[in-house]
Amino acid sequence: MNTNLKLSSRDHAMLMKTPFMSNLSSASAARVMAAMTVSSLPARHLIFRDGETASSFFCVLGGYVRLYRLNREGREADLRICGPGDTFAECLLFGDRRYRYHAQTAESATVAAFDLKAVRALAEQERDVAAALLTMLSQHLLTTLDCVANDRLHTAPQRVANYILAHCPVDGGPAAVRLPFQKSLLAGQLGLAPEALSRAFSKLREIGVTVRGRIIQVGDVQALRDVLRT
Amino acid sequence: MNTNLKLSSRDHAMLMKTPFMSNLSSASAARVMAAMTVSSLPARHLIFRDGETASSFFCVLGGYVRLYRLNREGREADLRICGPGDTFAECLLFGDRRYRYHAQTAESATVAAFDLKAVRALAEQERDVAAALLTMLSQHLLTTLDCVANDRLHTAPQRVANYILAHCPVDGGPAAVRLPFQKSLLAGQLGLAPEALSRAFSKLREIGVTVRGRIIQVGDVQALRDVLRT
DNA sequence: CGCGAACTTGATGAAGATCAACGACAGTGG
DNA sequence: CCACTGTCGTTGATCTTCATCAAGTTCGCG
Repeated sequence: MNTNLKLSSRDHAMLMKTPFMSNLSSASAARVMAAMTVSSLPARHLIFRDGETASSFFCVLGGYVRLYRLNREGREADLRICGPGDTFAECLLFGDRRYRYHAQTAESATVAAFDLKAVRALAEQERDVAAALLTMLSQHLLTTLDCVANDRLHTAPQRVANYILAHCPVDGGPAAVRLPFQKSLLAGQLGLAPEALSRAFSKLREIGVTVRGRIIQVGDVQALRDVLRT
Repeated sequence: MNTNLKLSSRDHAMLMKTPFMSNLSSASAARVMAAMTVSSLPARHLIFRDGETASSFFCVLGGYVRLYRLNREGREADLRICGPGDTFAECLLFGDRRYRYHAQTAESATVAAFDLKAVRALAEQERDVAAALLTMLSQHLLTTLDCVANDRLHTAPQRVANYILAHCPVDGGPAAVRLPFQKSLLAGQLGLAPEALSRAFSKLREIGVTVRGRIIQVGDVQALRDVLRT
């Protein structure tokens, strides 16, 4: 682990684009950053464990972080994949004192850690900090509800179609999406085993979706949308 | 629908026990209540629809409300069952302007509706309102994450065991739990079809769980806990 | 007592997890 | 430049779990 007090300009730019930081006044932003450290972590690095006492919440500046929980048998289930700009464990600012899942870098990643106590104190003082947190938590809650709904009402090909559509720039006709990470990560994010994701892609081939490596080519976006109606 | 400007003392007491209201100063509480109306709704009453423009968020004072989303084919999936004290659609205070799911009373229910704009304005002024909302959203987010984890890691009997344990006063030995609502509602909350819930209960009978009506008798709570290890 | 809704039980099918084998590919070291 | 190796992804076979459909049965209530 490599902790820098001095941010790279790239990391600094990413930090400022974060939903959390971008809505703060410059004064508040400075105070938040004083309670923050940035780390460069190798791939597969465990950031914290389920049940550990929490001291920080986090924001991803680069790379991807996997949040997951374990079965008693040791089977893992992903709860969320966090990419650049995403915040995690922020629900611990108010309420619980323990992490509720494991967090591990998927690939090498850059992560900002914010001291919980300091930011909590700041949120109680500064309206804009509280407002930024409220917006973030609301957004996060909606995303998580979408996840539950997706799990409960969609089949594997539908979940994949959903994902592609959400990451597709175009409304109709042909399009292409580049996966930002390995397929096994995507499988976890969608609540599927890697094999199931693979089979879902094969099924979508019938309606003009071709996959080579991380590139997904879609012949007709409207056809994908129709998959959700089946 | 029956809207009262005057609260029954029973409803008033419940309102004050709400996680949202109970953390407010009396001044803030009064201002929040000025932006609130309370309704008594019959069973199966649709409170709002998925996609409707949102004007209020809600707090259940009595009875149960079901939040669910529809498939394109019309199949329903429950996202959450809200009981007395639970708040819903509060994530719309910041961010989206549209409801993201349907809300329907399960049985006859009493529900408080808070004007979104008014409470948003209040949250920007009053620290204690913002703090109460932050606590509520954090808690709600954790619960929803638990739901995802439960869906992804546990089988039907394990989900039921989990539910019983969470509602069981005792740590070991025999215990009893009374379901606060119909089994079909519990099935939805656990992401199961009613038949699957029924079968899960039969399977738990092997380890000393007996069900009669809404009463669940547990022979040995520790045995239930062991189900989660299987 | 009788009616309807809720619940249970059985039979069947679909979806996806798991296990195993194989192919593609990148990086490594000769 | 080429085998060697390990990771990732695909494909096939099988098994588990659960949804669905179809009867029954029980329960609550007028």
